[in-house]
Amino acid sequence: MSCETETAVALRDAGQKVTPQRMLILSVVRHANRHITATEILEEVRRQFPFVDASTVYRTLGAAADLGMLSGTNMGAGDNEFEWIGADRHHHVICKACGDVTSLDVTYLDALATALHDDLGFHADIGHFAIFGLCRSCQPNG
Amino acid sequence: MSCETETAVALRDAGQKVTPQRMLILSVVRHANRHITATEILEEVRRQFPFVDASTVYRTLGAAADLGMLSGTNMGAGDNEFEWIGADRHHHVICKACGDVTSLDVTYLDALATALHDDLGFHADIGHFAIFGLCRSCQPNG
DNA sequence: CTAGCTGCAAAGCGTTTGCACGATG
DNA sequence: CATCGTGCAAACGCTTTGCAGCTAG
Repeated sequence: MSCETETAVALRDAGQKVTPQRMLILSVVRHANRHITATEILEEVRRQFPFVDASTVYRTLGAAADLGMLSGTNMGAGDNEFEWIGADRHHHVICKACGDVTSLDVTYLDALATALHDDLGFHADIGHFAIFGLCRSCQPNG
Repeated sequence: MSCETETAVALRDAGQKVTPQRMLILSVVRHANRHITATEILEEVRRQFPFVDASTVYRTLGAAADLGMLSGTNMGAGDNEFEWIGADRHHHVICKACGDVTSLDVTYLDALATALHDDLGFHADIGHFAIFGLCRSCQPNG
């Protein structure tokens, strides 16, 4: 089953209609393989179909997030960021000085999630996390 | 030395002027003892001095953040959130279903910070963190 | 007195909403 | 054929900026 078919089926199963716009929007997020802002999605979508409206993108992203097909975060910038759910979950370590982004394996946060669950009964939604700080090269002393 | 004097001195030291507006704005953040949004700050400030402008609040918050007097985050809502630096650092656990916010001791993330430092040489800026998920009461099965 | 902070007003940006048309199922 | 998604346009909320006047140092 191709990516596109999977997406279509997921929409159908959720009782939503499959439209070219939605397929395109979701395809962009899916194949970005990284966090991508709503604005970036809009630009990419318009590169292929210039008539697609921003409201359609936002509505589709919202709907897909509700369905759990993708997740939205806010990494500190103005825009909301979205990412396809599936495959390898990971986190991001972002240097505030040079802007370098490093991927971080989920295992780093597994212990935290477990502790939260055991202590508070809280089910942490650790789909992806953004951790800010200073990378090795940007630290004052080394 | 009172809170206000400390704040005034910090401003002076940074070569900035001490104005009633700034003192009030910073006082609001300081005594909130929690994350507080720019909009909340504006409302609180205006409760005392209705003529204070939003731009003054934003400019002051930006300047104070640059000075390291307070820190800004984005917890996922639209507004930026600010918090006085000092006192007890903590994190927030936020239920996506009921919106309940629980404070979390820093120790929960100490291990993570240590691992990041040892493995990547990355100095994580874990001033305060927002973790989203489902609280005990809002989970499907219990 | 001079630098820079303030209020005002307007613009900017991302996002949301109302509406009538058009496509999907 | 009925529903729901779409484009359009306008509105919205938060934030930023230009400007003239005022205030702190």
